[in-house]
Amino acid sequence: MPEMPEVETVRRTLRPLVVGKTIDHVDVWYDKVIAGDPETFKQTLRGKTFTAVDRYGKFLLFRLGDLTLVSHLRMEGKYHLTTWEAPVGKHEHLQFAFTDGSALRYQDVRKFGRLQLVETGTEFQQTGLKRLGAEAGSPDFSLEYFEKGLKKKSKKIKNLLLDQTLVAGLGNIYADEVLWQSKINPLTPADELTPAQVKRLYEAINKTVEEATRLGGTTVHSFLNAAGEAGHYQEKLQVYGHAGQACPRCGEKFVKIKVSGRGTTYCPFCQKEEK
DNA sequence: CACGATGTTGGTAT
DNA sequence: CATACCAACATCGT
Repeated sequence: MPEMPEVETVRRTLRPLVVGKTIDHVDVWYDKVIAGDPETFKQTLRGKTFTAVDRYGKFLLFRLGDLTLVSHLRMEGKYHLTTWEAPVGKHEHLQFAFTDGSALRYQDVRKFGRLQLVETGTEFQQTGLKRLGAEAGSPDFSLEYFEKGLKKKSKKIKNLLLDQTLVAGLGNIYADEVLWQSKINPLTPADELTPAQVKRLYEAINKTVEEATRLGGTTVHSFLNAAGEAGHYQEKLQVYGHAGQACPRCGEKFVKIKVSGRGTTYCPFCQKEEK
């Protein structure tokens, strides 16, 4: 489940593998991974060279000069470098075959991930990128911005953290972690958080994203970076995946509930409703 | 064997 | 507009 620290880790490991490489051709083995017409996608990319790999929130942005390839890994999308002729695995859906004989492949067990080709400069209008809020840990994500945004929303804080509109980058794992760290009940309406809670949550978000990125992300199911390596933040998780175990802070047992359909683990003692 | 849970975004409904 | 809900999928556990 690549959240922002995982996607950033992918970006860092991917960049040296693809920047400077020229596409000879693209093979698509599962059309639906392409948003738009797969034939156009293949034709347009022929002869193009990867110039950079950027990221915003959980979106990867492969730059090819005037073109930008927007890629979202969703649940289980992965990239790795191989060769044109390597046997095509069951879950490999596409490859960029480079002129030097190597190939970048996209693999996705769940087939939820998507790739979309857009003109560079339009990516923040045309794709899911346009609704994204400030990135966790970025200069745009100031305490003031966060406070003001929370005041305008009545939805449950857990849902708001997940919907990417106020703060981009958190998924289900980090959302549960930061709410536990800041002692906030996941069901609390965003506009009812106290100033002290807001400050704790803000600091927890920045600290967690920074540390998780530094440790190469979290591998709980299957996350691997573009070099095939697992992350290490799973060793730091205090809440996610710990339902039924004792809260390290107070000893109460963590419980797991559904919040708008999403599994949510929290401590019923430390994270009581209201302040 | 059938069914529910998993998790992210986007489309649709209210 | 804001919020809620479900679909898109494959795999695993009950």
